[in-house]
Order: sequence, then structure tokens, then C-alpha cells
Amino acid sequence: MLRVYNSMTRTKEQFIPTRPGEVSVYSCGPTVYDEPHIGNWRSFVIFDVFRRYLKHKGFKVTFVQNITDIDDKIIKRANETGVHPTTLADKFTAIYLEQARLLGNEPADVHPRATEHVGNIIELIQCLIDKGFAYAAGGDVYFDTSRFQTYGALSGQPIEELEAGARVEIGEMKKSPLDFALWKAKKPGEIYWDSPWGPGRPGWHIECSAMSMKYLGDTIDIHTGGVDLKFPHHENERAQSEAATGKPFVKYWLHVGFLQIGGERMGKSLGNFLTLSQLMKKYDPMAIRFYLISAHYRSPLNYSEELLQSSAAGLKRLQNTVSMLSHAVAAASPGQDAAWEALLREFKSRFYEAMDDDFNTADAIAVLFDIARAANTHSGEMKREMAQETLSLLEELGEVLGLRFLDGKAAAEDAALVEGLLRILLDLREEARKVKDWKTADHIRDALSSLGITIEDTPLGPRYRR
RNA sequence: GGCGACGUAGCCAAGUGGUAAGGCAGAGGACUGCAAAUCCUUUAUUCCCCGGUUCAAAUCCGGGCGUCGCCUCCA
Repeated sequence: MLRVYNSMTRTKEQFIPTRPGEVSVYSCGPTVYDEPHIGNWRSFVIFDVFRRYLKHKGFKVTFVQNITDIDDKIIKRANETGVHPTTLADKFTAIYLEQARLLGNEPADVHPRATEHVGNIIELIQCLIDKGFAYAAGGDVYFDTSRFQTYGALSGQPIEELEAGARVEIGEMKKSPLDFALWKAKKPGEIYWDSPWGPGRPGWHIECSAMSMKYLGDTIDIHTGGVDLKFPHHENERAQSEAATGKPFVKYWLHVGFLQIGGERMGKSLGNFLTLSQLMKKYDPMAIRFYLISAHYRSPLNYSEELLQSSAAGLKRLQNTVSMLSHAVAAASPGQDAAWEALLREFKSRFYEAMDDDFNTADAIAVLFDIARAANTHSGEMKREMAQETLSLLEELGEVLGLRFLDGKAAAEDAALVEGLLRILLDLREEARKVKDWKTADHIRDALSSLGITIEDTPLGPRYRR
């Protein structure tokens, strides 16, 4: 029984999708004006874990993540660098998708782009105007927040408080500071689309409303984003969607906490950010993923080099166990163990209990380490089927979190060749060891070591790992 | 000013009424030809502080201190 923390009600609730067995998820994706930093990646990885777990629970999940490919920042960056906004957006969209893949995120079922849905957006804006929730002013169109009764409910803010903090840009023609742009009139030299209100482009918030409606319908089960999106972005989305359809927009709002560095939020504007490309020079993307899910998603997560190293070491420990088990599957004698199977079932249910509790990845990871410890303890008497079942369980649970414990880099063919060659060397070394020819034995080991291959002498015979 | 999150060992981090998970780092031991990996033991009588409720609190209530965030583009 999955329970999730709903930001709207500020309580953990039992998760019951609108349609039994099916879950619709909308995740706010990147604005593609630059490479995401690892704070952004924290959210994107967590969204992927949500989705993976829902799938493993047996739900048919439809996962939509937008790509914001037109907005102020893109226009600004395009002007600065002298490239067309579309070229810039395409470049960083490709980088986003590639890095997501490296981190082990599955592609969304749909990655809709704002510029490909301008027609849907215009329709939605027109609908809001027709219903009296929006008004055109000087080529812009604004949402009239005073017409939407429960504005502020998601952020838990009284209207007066929000008003006090609101700001009006010069040149804006809002009736109230809280009103926000649905359509922005074209400025000289800017990219534009034609609309009933003149040439211009969509505001940021409206694209999510239009695209979630198109792909997931009027009411979606889960909407995710970073906590910073709660206000104003999600508040505004909610107002637009519910004003247009008269139906609830989202059943469960899930918000991911910040990645902090040096005691403050990692952010582009603060200049204290690190990108995935920077970290990948030193760390495996899997280690980075492991680090990003090492704390509960709603807690702040600290970044430091030391923490990343700590995560990398922890993942290595799990990988060593998987390596040991693979070896046992190949080399150990056949055999089952009822007590061991019972233990595995217990681990499995503990893992799922942790994930059922609002996706408690930190607790779930602890179970992985418990499995590793138990398997390592019994590595001496590990029988083939025991090893196989343990391996399968670790792979299954790793799959839920998007973690791979085996190095997937080497192609299958290469792997077979390397395996054969190493077998020969290991055999030679064993012969040398039998006659206590340590010089030869150590030479082989050292030479392989310099190629990054470690030999280990185990009760089941020698094995190697990279 | 309004709203919210957080404060658990050297570092990170679970745990929301029943007597402190897990990881990293450190120390000691075992295993080993030497290693590597692994295992065992060890590191918080105590969970920011002070009161209160309770047979029982890290967990609930009140007060205080500290850190971070949102209220403006932002995962």
C-alpha cells in the first residue's frame, strides 16, 4: 500500500489513482537554455524513481515530461551567443536526453515541447478568456487571479500575503500584481507566433496546463517538480487548468527538496552549481545517481566531494557482492537453501515497505546493503541456485531504483573475448602458484592490475573484476 | 512580515510513542604466500536546548536557539 506526501494537503495519503491500475504522471522538465546542474538532476532522477516504482507496483504508468524550449532565458541566451533560439533549444534538448540516459533515467512516454503545442496553448487561452478568467491587454494576455476562488491554496498563502510580495515588471498591464502572463506580446527582434491577440509567445505556466491536458486529460494523478516550482508555477498551472475545465487538476502534488552546496541552495543564479559533465570526469554516472537518491527526496541533500566519494564507495561494495554472486553462479555447486530463500523474501518485503512509505529510497538502500552483508557472510557456502536467486533479487531491486550493479560498458563480444583471455592467464597463474612460483604469479597479477583488472583468490578459485 | 522544511555518531542518513537502521571514514582482530575482497568487534546510555504529557518520547505538546528555502526566473 503506497503512501505519498501530498504538498496540497501537507499530509501523507494513501495513493489511489483516479482510474484503477493506471497512473498519469506529469513532471516539469528542463528549460533547455543550458546544461542542467546536478541540483536539477536530483529532481529528474527522483521523478524517474517514482515512475519506476509505480510500474513495479503493477500500475500502467503514463509519464509525460515537458521540454520548455521557448522562454525568456532561451531568448536571452540566444541573443548573447548569436544563435537562433531553436538551434539553442535543440542543442540542449539533445544534451538533456543524453545525460538522462547516462544517469539511468528512462525516456518519458512523451517529451512534449512547448513550441510544438502553440496551437493547443492558444486554444486554452481563448477558453480562459471566453470563461472570463483571462483578459487581453496591450498584446499580452493575463490570467485574472481574482476570479479564481482558491488561488494560493497550494502554496498555503493568503492572497494578501502573496500580493504584498508580488512585483510588476515595467511595461506590464496587469490588473493585479498577482495576475500572470498567459501570452506575451512580441518584442522587436523576438521569435513569435501569430495569435488572436497579435504576434507573441506563450507564457511559461500555460504550456504545462495545455500539454498535460492534451496527453493526460483534465485530471492527472501525480504532478511533480522541485519545491521552488510550488509557487508560482504550480499554483498558476492549477488555476489555469481548473478554471478551464472546472475539474480538479492534480490528485497528488509531489515536490522534491533542494540540493545544497556550502549550506545554500545550488542554483544557476548563485553560480554555485556543478554539471553532470563536470562530475563525470571523476565519477561514474551510476555513483552520481546513487548519491542523488541516498537521502529521502523531500529532505535537503548536501553536496560535497566527500559525499560523492562516500556514495561511490558504497556502490562499489554492492558491485563487489554482485560480482561475487555472478562468480558463484558460474563456479559453485548446485544447491538450494530454504532458510536463505526465506531471508531473501524478508529482504524483499522490507525493501518494498520502505518504498511504499513515500518512496523512502534511503531506507530501501539500507536493505540492499543488508542483502550484500548477508550474501558476503555466506559467500563461502554459496550454492549456485542460492547465488542466482540473490543475484536476481539484487537486480530486481536495483532496477526499481534505476541502479545497475554490473559494468555495462564492455560490449558483449568484447566481454567474451576478454573472459577467454583472462581465463588463460588465470590458469597459468594457478599453475605457477601450485609450484610456488610466486614471481610468475605476481607478475601476472601485477600486469593485469596495471590494466585495471584485479585478481582475487577465493575458495572457489580465482576470479577477476575491473 | 507571511508560509514551509530541517537540526540524530568524525561525515552522510533512516527511524514519528516501546527503549537508536544503513553507508562512508577510523581502530582492533580473522582469513591470505603477500594482497585484494570479505567477515567479526568497536565508534551516539542518546537523538539542538528547556519545560510538559505518558508506565514509556528522538518520536506528542509548549517555549527557545540555529540552519536552509519559498513569497521574483529557478528542479
